[in-house]
Amino acid sequence: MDKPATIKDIARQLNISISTVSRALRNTPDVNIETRKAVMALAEELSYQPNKLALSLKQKQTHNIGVIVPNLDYVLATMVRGIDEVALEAGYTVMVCQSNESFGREIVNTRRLLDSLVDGFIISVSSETKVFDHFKKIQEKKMPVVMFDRLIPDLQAPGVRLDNMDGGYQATEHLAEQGYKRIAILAGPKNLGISNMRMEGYLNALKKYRMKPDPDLMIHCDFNQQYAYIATQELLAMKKRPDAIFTISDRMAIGAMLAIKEKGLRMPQDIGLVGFNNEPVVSLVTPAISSVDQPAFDLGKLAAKLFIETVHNNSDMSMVEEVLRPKLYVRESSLRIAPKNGRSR
Amino acid sequence: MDKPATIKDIARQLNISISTVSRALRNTPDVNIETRKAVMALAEELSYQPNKLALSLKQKQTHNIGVIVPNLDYVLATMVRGIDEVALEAGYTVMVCQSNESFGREIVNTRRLLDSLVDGFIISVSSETKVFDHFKKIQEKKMPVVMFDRLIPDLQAPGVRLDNMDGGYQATEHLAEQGYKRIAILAGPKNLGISNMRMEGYLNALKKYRMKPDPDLMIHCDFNQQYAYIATQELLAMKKRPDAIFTISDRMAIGAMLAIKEKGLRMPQDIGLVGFNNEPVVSLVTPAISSVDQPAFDLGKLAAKLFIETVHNNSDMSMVEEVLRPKLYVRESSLRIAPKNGRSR
DNA sequence: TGCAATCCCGGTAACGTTACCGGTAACGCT
DNA sequence: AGCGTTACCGGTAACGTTACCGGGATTGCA
Repeated sequence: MDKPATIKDIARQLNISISTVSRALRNTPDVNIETRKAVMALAEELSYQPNKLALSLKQKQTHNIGVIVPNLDYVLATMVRGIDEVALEAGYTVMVCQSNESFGREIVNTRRLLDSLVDGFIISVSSETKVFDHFKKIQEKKMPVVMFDRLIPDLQAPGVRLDNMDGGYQATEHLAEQGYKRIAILAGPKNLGISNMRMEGYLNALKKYRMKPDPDLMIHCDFNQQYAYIATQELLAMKKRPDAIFTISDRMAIGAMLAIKEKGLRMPQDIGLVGFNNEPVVSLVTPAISSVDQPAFDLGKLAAKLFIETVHNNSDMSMVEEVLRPKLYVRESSLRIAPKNGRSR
Repeated sequence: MDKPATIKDIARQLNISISTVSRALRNTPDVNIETRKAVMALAEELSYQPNKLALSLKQKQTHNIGVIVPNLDYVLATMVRGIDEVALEAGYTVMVCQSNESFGREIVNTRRLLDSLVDGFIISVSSETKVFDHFKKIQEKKMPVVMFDRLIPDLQAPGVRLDNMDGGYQATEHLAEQGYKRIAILAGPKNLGISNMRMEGYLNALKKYRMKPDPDLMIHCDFNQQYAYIATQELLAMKKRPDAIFTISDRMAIGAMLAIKEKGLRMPQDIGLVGFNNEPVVSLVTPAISSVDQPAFDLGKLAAKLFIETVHNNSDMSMVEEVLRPKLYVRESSLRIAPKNGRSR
């Protein structure tokens, strides 16, 4: 009653061999129906639970997935929920590790999980990470890796991402259509792919609307509210200040909003603002901030599905790159002209 | 080069026994300095990583902690970060599972992790859970369990929690001191301990300020924004409507705020509002909402420390209950009288 | 020189499980 | 009677690791 029961215990009590017990429990054909019943009954009675460790050791797979994320903010937590959903269904358990946007922490976490704890990884890279040796090490061990949200071009692995370029395009196009003439962008660190893609969309939209990109209006700053606040202050202090700002994240949009309010400028009249992620907060502030929504939950699910597929088919899916479409939600912060059809939520 | 190296490989290449290799790798005294060096060198060269599975199987512990949370909102994600911090330091890896506030999901997750995947649990229970058999099963296996945030009185296990009564008291006292006379409370489901404690603090404060509790002003509703919105609408439709509302969470405070604004009432003049959790959002909305802050990160760290202690000392800490103090942050939504000393942030 | 202590090492069992091989009995068929 | 087939079961090795026991060789001391 103290130690958990094993197949040995069952075998001993039933006076049969452990091999037979093992077979009986696994529904292999070569076992008498009576003995099987007896085994099953006793297993139930002893509340036998197969030892996952022994199993994993034997067949060299753990049925665990290592998920590494830079943090657990709204968007990523939602994605993780999506991953969890699919993984559980497929018989996998996920191990979530936060790198806290720290390169060192990311390496430690990876090493940890690599120690025969997981069968593979689903990864969203930290913004600090510029070298990917620790991820390549995973692939050397022939472990499947799926990237999500923030992809790594250098890494030969499948990935799921948002069409960030389209998102940047939608946001900027909307601002242009609303009559804004000097549209600034608050982007993230230069090594961050998602940031660069969104900026590319921004540039494309400018081109389409025949606006000349102005380097002074394209700011790179850290991915948080505080830096966006400062950057916005500087933008607004220019002699030819921008009349609209597109920020690469909602956190940054909030920072920008605070700076704008402090300066006494009104949205959307004096200045337009569009964020990215569509976190719940943006519809609660005044004025409500327009934002590009990403299907985070679905993105997580897709990543997990891709992982499962890679494991099952054991095929090379390294060239697969699923792209999901974002959708702009227009709110007061950028709406100067009455919309053709109603939206927001 | 394909399969990961084992101590067998090292032993074979060095023409010594696996026992010696094992000893050398583990710094046990009984091994020649030369052989040790050789072993270490070869281990390095083959990039040998000890197989955690085999180790766990052998010594019957995994050095994993199962963390079960109802969701990953701001507060819980912060707590998990705290747990992670301490656990990593102590050589443990955490497995986070979300129950999505679902009883069934909680059971599934627990069973999963129970299958010899973890050494014990750090748990915050789902709001749906009313029966705790699945947690008692853990204890039957002699596994350590630490509860955090939402405790279970029925369970003989150590826990870390907020002084929710004090939090409720602080919030209500503040409203009373601001001159509000009819203070309502939006509480959570009746089976949720943290909600009841906060309400008790509310009642204590009322008593202290000689205000009679009015059942019509004490609403139980589900833990989210939508229900709080509806409940607030009903409150405001009363003939003798409340002039202040204390909500048990910030989500609910947001819901209440929307209903208040819609009704055309002003905060803090017409009605006062205080939330709970001090999520970033409350300082961003207009007016900024007063809220009771909880030291979520510290609370998580403390929970993990308690866990580690339980494992190491192997002593019965089931009666330990650490209580952390909350702190009210006063903002515009409830500030009618100039404060004696500056605060907010 | 003899004996014990010390240093270092190897063999084996065990953790719980499954894969593989082999074996026994019963049966049916020619 | 002899043979092959089927149905069922047991023994053993193996996954990678450590704990334990039992050595042999070398050293120290009397």
